[in-house]
Amino acid sequence: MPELPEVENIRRYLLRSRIVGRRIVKASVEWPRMVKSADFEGFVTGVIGRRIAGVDRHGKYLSLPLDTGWLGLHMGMTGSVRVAAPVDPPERFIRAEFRLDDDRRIELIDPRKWASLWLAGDPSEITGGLGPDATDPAVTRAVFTRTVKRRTAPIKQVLLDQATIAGIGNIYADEALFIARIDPRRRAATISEARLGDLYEAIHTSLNHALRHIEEHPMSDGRPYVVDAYDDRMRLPRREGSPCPRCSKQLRRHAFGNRSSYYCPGCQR
DNA sequence: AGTACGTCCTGATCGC
DNA sequence: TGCGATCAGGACGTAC
Repeated sequence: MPELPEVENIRRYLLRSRIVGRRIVKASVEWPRMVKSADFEGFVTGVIGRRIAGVDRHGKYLSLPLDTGWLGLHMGMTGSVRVAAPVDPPERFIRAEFRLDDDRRIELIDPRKWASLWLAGDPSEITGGLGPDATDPAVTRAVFTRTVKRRTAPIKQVLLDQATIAGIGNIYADEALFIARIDPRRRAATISEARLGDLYEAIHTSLNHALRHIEEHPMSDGRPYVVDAYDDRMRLPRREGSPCPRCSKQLRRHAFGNRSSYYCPGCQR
């Protein structure tokens, strides 16, 4: 579910909700496995009493600097966040909850229980393994091209590799490859610099389009709407056999391990 | 290092 | 309509 644009909108939602400056007075985690940092007890007791000092994002990860330490959040496949007022009834699938000193609650909602939580002494414990964020201005077209050119794996795999560039997931990888007319199975190193330049632009096009779309279509309570892959803002239908919106050939599905890629065999080369 | 696969979970959708 | 199979936007661990 949440890739870079979705997580960035969660970040903006948390800032709008004015959680910065609030203190966590109570914490509960229904599913202990979600806590990835050292010990579970240490997580729960460690976040209590901490004041939230900010909301940062790197790739698909949120890091909340606290007065001491950092609270890390990752949404997994189906995670989302809500800042609930005292009168708001609890949602279904709340897996963790942080009560604030103004009686609101930050709820981590995740049907599939794949979200992750950290309490870290240093942010590198949360995001240390990641490459630069896909929207980092330091990732210029030249840097992108040079980085990708070194890789022999299929380009789709390289885009999904968070240690190379962070924030691109399955949907936006497929979208960008479609826009740039590149076959997801193509080995990265065999793609010309010019076409990698097109891909760089396509990544920014699809991420920026999504960022704006999500911001302009909030849910009624102000949360970022969880856009689904079949939303009409997507250029590429995620269905095998659907006509390509550009050349009307039938789209194909290709499985890389356990992830599906959809692409057009006619205009993606 | 790269690649391939299984694993963690639950819900929605598909095909018969 | 019912029911089992398959699929789902993520990431990590293990084995080759």
